[in-house]
Amino acid sequence: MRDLSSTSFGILGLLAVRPWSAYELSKQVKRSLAYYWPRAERGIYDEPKKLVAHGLATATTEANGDRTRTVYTITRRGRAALRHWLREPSAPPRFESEAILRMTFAENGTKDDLLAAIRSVREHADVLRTRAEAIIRGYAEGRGPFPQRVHINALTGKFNISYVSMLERWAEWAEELVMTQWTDTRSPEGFPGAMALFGAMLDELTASATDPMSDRMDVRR
Amino acid sequence: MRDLSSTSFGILGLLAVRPWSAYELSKQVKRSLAYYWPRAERGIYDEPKKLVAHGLATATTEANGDRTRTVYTITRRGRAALRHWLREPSAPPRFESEAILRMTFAENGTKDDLLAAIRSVREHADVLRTRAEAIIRGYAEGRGPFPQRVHINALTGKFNISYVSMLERWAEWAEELVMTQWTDTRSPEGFPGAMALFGAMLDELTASATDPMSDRMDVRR
DNA sequence: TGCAGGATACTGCACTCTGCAGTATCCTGC
DNA sequence: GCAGGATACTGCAGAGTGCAGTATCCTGCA
Repeated sequence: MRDLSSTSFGILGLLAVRPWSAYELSKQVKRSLAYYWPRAERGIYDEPKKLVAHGLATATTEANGDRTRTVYTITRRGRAALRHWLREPSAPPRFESEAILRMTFAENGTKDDLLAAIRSVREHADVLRTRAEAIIRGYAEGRGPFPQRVHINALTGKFNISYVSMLERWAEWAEELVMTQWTDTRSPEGFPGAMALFGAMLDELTASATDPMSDRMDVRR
Repeated sequence: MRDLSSTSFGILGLLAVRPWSAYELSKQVKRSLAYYWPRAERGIYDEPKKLVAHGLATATTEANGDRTRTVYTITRRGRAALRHWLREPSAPPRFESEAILRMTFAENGTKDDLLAAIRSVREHADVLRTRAEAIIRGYAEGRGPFPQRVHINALTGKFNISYVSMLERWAEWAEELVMTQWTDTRSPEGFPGAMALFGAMLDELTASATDPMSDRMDVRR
């Protein structure tokens, strides 16, 4: 049982919603879980097999002409294992961005290199926003798949928007700042406003820590 | 040269700032890069060796009693390779959170399981906030290490705050919502406000897309 | 009727990275 | 004199990725 990963339980969670084939699972992971649990298609194909080996799912092979497809269904033991997993503590969140890594070493490159890195963050966020918007629009108009899960999707949907908006806002801010105020990447003289910014950030940090209202997340912004 | 990863170039970027030992590098990665390029200590020890093998760094072994430490220094070829890497396109950002994955399958568990997952996100964000605050305070008060990099650190520092604040705000919002409005995890009847939330999210999305001012990132707030 | 192109349905392989355990020395304070 | 934390690493099993490769099925169009 110890060779089941969080990814395995993610797949098990999808199987708790309905039966899926591995191909469908890989698409569904990309469509919905990818915002906070991104996994390559390749890995998804191995997971249901592990679940079957542990008795948490069963596989049924359907003939479709010369081609077969294997559909996986959760078992009673699978539901129990999922319930148990939900009680366990979670590893901390993790974010990675090659573009921001490159930005960190911008002093070794040109202003254009830096702007390209910042823009790539925004472009990626825009793609995610478009996808999220389509799904949220569907639910808002009552056309969402899995209407029985709408209460949970409201929480994850809100997270997805928060995440994407954060990336967009930061990237817009950084792009404009670099475009209008930076003359040189090499030294702080190329951007004289830097120290003032640290002061403002500190104010921001202490303000949100002491004044709870400034930090509230409204439904509308 | 193709067996150098982005992590290798991240280490090379640090070596462009000053020489470090592998131990120091692993601490520095945790202290500063971890917000957007988290890597296990284990891996950091292998990277400078690869850089030396490619002629991008040199190693000097210092005796310190019975124990030796190896200090790595960037070479001219190393600086050229870093410059070249900065011009390359970046992989998209990536976020993962086991807690939010668990939240996605909350229908299979209790309200307490769900609240624990949401709280763990906030607790992690609080730890990150405290660390970021110390570093930002240092720079704001002119005590930061690497004052020659203050202009770049303003950009990364602002990102770190945005990221941490996003996690905190979302987690606070979700925690309060679940605590005060959810009665049951199993079905949408346990949270009647779900559909209204989707409507609000859609408004939010279209508002920020059409009204550029609502999306600006102020220095304060 | 034929054929292109996209969707479906996977597998093999090399490689990166992680987490854990293990080894050992140095230094500071009590 | 000794505990405990910091310094300084290495080995290994396993998770996950990215790419290439192999096929079949289905739809639209010429």
